[in-house]
Amino acid sequence: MATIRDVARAAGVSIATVSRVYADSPAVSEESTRRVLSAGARLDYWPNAAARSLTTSRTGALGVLLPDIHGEFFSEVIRGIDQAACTESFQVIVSGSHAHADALVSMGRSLRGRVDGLIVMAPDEACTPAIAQLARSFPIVLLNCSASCDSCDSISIANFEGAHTLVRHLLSLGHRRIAIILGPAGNVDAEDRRQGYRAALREAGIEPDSALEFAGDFSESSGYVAADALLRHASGVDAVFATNDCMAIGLLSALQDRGTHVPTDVALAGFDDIAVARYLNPPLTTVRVDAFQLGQRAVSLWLAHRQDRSVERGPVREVLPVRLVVRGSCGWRPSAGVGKADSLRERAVPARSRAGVVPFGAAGDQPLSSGMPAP
Amino acid sequence: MATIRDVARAAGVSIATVSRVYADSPAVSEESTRRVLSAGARLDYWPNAAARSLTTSRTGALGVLLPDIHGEFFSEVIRGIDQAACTESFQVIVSGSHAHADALVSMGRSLRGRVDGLIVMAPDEACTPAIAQLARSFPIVLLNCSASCDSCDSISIANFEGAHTLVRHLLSLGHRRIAIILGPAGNVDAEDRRQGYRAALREAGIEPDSALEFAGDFSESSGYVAADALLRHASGVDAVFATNDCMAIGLLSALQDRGTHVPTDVALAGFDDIAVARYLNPPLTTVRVDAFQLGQRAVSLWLAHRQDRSVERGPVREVLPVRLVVRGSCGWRPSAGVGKADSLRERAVPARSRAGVVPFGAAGDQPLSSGMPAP
DNA sequence: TGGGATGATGTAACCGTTTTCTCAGGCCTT
DNA sequence: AAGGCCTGAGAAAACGGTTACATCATCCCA
Repeated sequence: MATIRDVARAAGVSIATVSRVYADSPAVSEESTRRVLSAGARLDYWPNAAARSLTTSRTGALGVLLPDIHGEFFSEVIRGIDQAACTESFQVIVSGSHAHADALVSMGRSLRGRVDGLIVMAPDEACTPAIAQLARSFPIVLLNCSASCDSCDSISIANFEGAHTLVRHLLSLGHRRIAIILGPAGNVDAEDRRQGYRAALREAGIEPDSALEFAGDFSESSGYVAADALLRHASGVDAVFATNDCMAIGLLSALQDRGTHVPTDVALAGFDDIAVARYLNPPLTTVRVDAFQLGQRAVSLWLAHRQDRSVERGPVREVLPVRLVVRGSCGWRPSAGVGKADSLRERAVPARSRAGVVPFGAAGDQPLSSGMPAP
Repeated sequence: MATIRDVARAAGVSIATVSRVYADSPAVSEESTRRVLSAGARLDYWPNAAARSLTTSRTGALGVLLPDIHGEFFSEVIRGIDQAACTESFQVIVSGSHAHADALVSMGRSLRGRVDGLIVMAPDEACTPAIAQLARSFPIVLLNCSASCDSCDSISIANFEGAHTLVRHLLSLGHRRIAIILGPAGNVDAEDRRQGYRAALREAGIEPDSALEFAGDFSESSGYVAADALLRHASGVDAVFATNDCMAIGLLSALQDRGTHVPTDVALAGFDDIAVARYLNPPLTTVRVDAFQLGQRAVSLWLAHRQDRSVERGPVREVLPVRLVVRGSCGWRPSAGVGKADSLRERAVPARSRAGVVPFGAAGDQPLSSGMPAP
């Protein structure tokens, strides 16, 4: 592999000149530039990234630490990050499966000199100290983290508002005894959604009943299992809010296995709006989270952060709005008569589906929060 | 940030000793090791990756170049790669959206000194020269590429066999006039699937009819659009093979919009077995591709390649087996009476679903190819 | 007791860049 | 014509590690 010296020799200039040409520095004559580029092309030369970042102490790369890159939610987050990073000529180093704090710290460590900063997603509260540790070495943006470190910007999902709006919608349809399938203990998303659920009930004059709160862990099978407890303990349940779509799917299957019909016997709603949701039978009412945008915004935040690192200011905390997506599983029906073809068209033409997902300008069509940085 | 010199000073040793301790070199006394590690911990030191890779000319990172990281297929590939790389202590640098050859080359360039090698996925034939160019700088494993470069190992999907088996299955159900929705022009997966389709027809004594081959581009909307042409041009079609699941979904929606019932009016099958497939109504018969394993195997191949780089040998070409997944959309029904609960349980319990996907030991349950390296 | 083997450690060159000086030469000003 | 100022280019010092080689005890055995 050709080095800067080979090119300098071939072009009859010094290495400094070659360096300047490849760094787009000014003050290189046209003649020199031409000769350097031609020699470089001939030798298939390109500056070595490691050497470059050693002197500049910039790497042009961004690390992404995720708990587990399973499922489409993460894939969309990564896509958003990659897209945003790419337009700023940043490379993305992804690493999944950082369930526990130790892995987080050791990963951050081995990224020293390899990235300029980190986007960290660790929804488990137990990771808070690990994140504080990492923040001493890197500028970090927290993605959907429980931790709120003073030196980190963060972006998260409007979990509370989403759950709150969803439950209010269920209430508006006349449901009173509304159960919830919880997420994993210690997961901040899950907890916020529960709080939104409770708040909506209280506002409707209903005291939350812990007997209606069933365990779950965001997996499809935990939703399936919850059905038994649900049917056994609380026969009078009108509606169920599964705190994510996977569990809603498991629950739906279990209910159908047991001859319970959705939505006539019991209404069902989820959270996330994964791709499958609209294809279920009945299609699932849920809350849409724009994972792609979440990733994009995280990068924007990070770029902004590093720009004005000198400027003294508190951490920026951004909340990504979500929106209610009303479909058949909660028993809602349009008052005006609408043909079957319309609802099917939503599924068929991607370009139109975004607008069509919330049918007929239903109440949930507005963003739930502004998406602006909060103090 | 502390450097090796800071630690050496604090521990009262030379930088060589510190280096040796962090590189797990032998021949460092216990006493020195203890003092170095303690000083290192106190100063929060960790070797700088850029500096290290500059001297060793190893980076401990693996680049992954993908055409577009949209959808769950890619997310699974990345997960497989990350998982396999992680167990070998390799970092993964992902980059998506390399639709055209130029982007591929310039990306590879900027990865100089940043990765030890590349896993490249570029199903478009036009990228072949770009790949050859990259292969001069890096050890590369090709993922599902049309290009077959002499110095690259490659792994791909058994597209031909999958399509062949699927179409044979359709034939065995009595379908004779079987249409196909093609993929994008120049896409090697799409082309191989078409060849498998044609071969199966010929073996059954049916001459492939180009009037039954409809354009498509792997997108849901192109499947939707294909329905019109299909219904107009070829009223006597028994069955349709959409060369991926997305198009099958679009097609299914369009057919339902037009009052055509699947599978009674026309049978339908896809390819890929994306997560949505089993939740469609009717559930989609398709060919399962294990994207996770595809990613894992690519890394294994790459690791093996770099181990015996000195050894002279031809390129390894591995083909990942696929398998037929029979569901309701092609009109197949079990001869024995089976209750509804069974088919629903497949959907509900993930742990069982793998075994349950091919119901009742149907013909397609065996792998279609051995997965061993071919000469 | 001397000398070679052994084992722990230190010295210094090197990896491939960037960047700060320094310098030469040409041009403008006075 | 002399001095000051630009402009382009080169020399050399980092950057933070690794590692070949040198050094120096120590120990063992002849």
